[in-house]
Amino acid sequence: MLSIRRSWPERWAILDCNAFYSSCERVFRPHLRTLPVVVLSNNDGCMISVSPEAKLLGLKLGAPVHEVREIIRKHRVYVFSSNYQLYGDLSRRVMRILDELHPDVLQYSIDEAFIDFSHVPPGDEEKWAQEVCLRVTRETGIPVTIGIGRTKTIAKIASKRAKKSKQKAMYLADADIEAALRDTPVGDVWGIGPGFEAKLKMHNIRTAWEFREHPNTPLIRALLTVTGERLRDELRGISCVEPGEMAEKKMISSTRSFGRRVYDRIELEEAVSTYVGFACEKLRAQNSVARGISVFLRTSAFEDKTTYHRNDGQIFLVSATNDTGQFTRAAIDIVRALYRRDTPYKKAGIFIFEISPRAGQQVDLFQVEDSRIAPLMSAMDSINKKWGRGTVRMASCGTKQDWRMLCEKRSNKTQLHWHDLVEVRREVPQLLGTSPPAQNKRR
DNA sequence: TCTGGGGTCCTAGGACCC
DNA sequence: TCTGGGGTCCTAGGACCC
Repeated sequence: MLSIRRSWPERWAILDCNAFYSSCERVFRPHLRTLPVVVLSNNDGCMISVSPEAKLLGLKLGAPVHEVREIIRKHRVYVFSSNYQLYGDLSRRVMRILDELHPDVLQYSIDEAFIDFSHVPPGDEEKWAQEVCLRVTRETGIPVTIGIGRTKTIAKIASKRAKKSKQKAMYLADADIEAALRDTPVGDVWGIGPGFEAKLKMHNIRTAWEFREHPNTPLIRALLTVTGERLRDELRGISCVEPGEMAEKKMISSTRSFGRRVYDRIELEEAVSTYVGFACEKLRAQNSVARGISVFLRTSAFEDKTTYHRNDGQIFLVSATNDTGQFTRAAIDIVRALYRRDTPYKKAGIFIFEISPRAGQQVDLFQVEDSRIAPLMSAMDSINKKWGRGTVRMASCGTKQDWRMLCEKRSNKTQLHWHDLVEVRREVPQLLGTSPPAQNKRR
């Protein structure tokens, strides 16, 4: 009898780095591997990464760090300011390994990627996933978890459950779905945030299973819009969430809180010019140009609501560009229009929008493009790439910049220099149970 | 005293046009 | 007292994600 070649069911895997930023800090300090570690947001405000050991002490992701100073002191939690250059470097390494292992990898965020697992022989899902985990951890020092399921939403649930039960990989096969979803609060479903969860609870929908089995489509649509309908389909095994392929950004922003109150207009201009520099660099990195820029200034959102002040303005350039100079001039004009004396500004930001590809750019008849700009910008970008962000910048960014945010506990490690690179060979014997290599070679 | 930053998508409602 | 209807486009705001 002829064997019929079956097409295997669609399956998605999500690889997730565990407590990514904390793990990155640990790569350079192996002795922290079993100790509580947290990483703070910009301005050392909130905890944006909490290691499992720190979670056990009651530290929660997103909570303001000043509320938990006592716990941190008492339990000697290691605290780091965020170091995005380091995290970006390690993220690229993780993604590179995935690309080598699998043909269809879609990076979803700095620490996550979806992998099309449809080609994996049925029954081998967890074995394959464990091998991926092992290789990533061995070569980067970052612990990772993989969840697999018929849809991306189910894979996400699998990954959450894997972490909970301290497994490296978990496949939620159709036969296991009901039990798993009954055990999953609806708010734990990817795409159901606190707002949606509250609405669902009002209608007695508490678990992922109750949500999946809910027959009243118009109700789901009324409560959660078309997004909710799609999520319910995903839980039913019907794929409808596209994990965006890291497409070109439609908007690029750069916003920061200041390290202190800022009253001075010139300082605001410096800050905003600096943010424009960051955003234009990103714009050029994705080979785009843009036409719109908006700027906002605001006071602290946590003080008396009656004194809270925010305003913003926008300008459209005559033609799309990625010239930091043009955007900076526009941004400064906006700051001058918005500025109010005696106002304790705490945060400012800029948005660049109406982004389009640089190739196929509309040329303006009346504006002769200065041919020196493009080489200047690319020289600036390569210098800053080599020597660090902001090494070369517009004069309007200022030199003192003492409005800048706080980051007192920034780890200085980056992977820009050979002597900072991680030694990973030492880990090999322990993981694989083989004899140690002859020498510890730096990667 | 101290409370992040950078994105995307969807919808309702207003403006405008014919 | 009565005062069109349908379509499109834009924007603000709300929701979510990491």
